[in-house]
Parts: sequence; structure tokens; C-alpha cells
Amino acid sequence: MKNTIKVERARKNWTQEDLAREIGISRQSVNSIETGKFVPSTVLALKMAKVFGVDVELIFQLEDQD
Amino acid sequence: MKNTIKVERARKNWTQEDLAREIGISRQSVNSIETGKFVPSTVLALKMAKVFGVDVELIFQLEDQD
DNA sequence: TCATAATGACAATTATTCTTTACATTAAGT
DNA sequence: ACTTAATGTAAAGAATAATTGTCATTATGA
Repeated sequence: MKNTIKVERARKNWTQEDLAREIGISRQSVNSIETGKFVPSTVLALKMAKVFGVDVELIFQLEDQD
Repeated sequence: MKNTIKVERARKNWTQEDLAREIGISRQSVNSIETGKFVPSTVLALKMAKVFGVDVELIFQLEDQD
């Protein structure tokens, strides 16, 4: 799975710490999700979509091997 | 988090086993997700949205305590 | 009414997420 | 050039996801 979290953060001029605080997880977790180290829960995906004002499908896309 | 998986399955006249096969997980996992026993990964949410032909936000909704 | 299908639930196990703490590296601003 | 902010990485631990196997209960179709 790939994602565009960094792009959405740039649109809002937010740091990883800003996003972490907005959705209630640690800065390290945001980093691990953003860099593809782990696949977040759907709750986290929905929260990100909500604070960015977009659909989950815009931020996260399935890849062939998922 | 709540979901409308049962409604979408009914639209397609699918059993839990049918959905499980479509997205590549066990029937027991579909049951646990559908009954709210656990929160699926975003990969699973995207796959469900895809096979149902709807957005993730239609199937899964955040609740106040999420 | 009955047989079968579908669903709900549970236990044990493994894999993964997410946290916390900490440190290194890179980027940014002056 | 230097200081600080932001990001990347890692280890250890707790909690949860997802699997497999199984059984009970309910729903469905004939």
C-alpha cells in the first residue's frame, strides 16, 4: 500500500508532530505510516482523511502485492 | 467505529464466506470485523470498498469514542 | 419438519500495530 | 556557520489483528 500523507501535510504546512497531535497518536507512528513501515488501522485512516478533508482513497492506494 | 458491511453484502447477495474469498481473508475475520470485534487494517478496508464499489467512508464511520 | 447453509463465538497462536524512549541525520532559518 | 526544528531509525513492550480449528445457534430452502 502507498500513501500521500507527506503531500497532504505540505498542503496544510503541517509537521509530522502537528498531524500526530491532530489524530491522537505519536510522531513516530505518523513517521512509520508515512514511510510505509506499517499499515495503519482503518480508524487512523479515517481520522487522517477527516483532518485533511479528503477521502481515504485519495491518501491510501492499494498496490498489486497488497 | 461502526460499519455497514452486512448491508453491502446484502446488496450483492454475498455470504461472509463470499466476501472473505473476494478479499483474501478468513470467514471468521469477516465476522469479527462485521460485528465490530476488531478494527481492520486500511488494506482490508480498501479491498472491501473496492469489491463493493463504494468509498471506505460509506462502509466505515468513526464514532465519538474512537 | 428437516437438512444444510450461514452466522456467531471462542481458544490458541502468530504477526503486526502502535507506544515510549532515545538517538542520529537532515533540513531550515538566521 | 551555527542552532534548532523536523525527520528517520531502532529497541522493547503491550495490545490488537488475523489465522486456524471447532462448535453452537440461527436462518433458509425444500
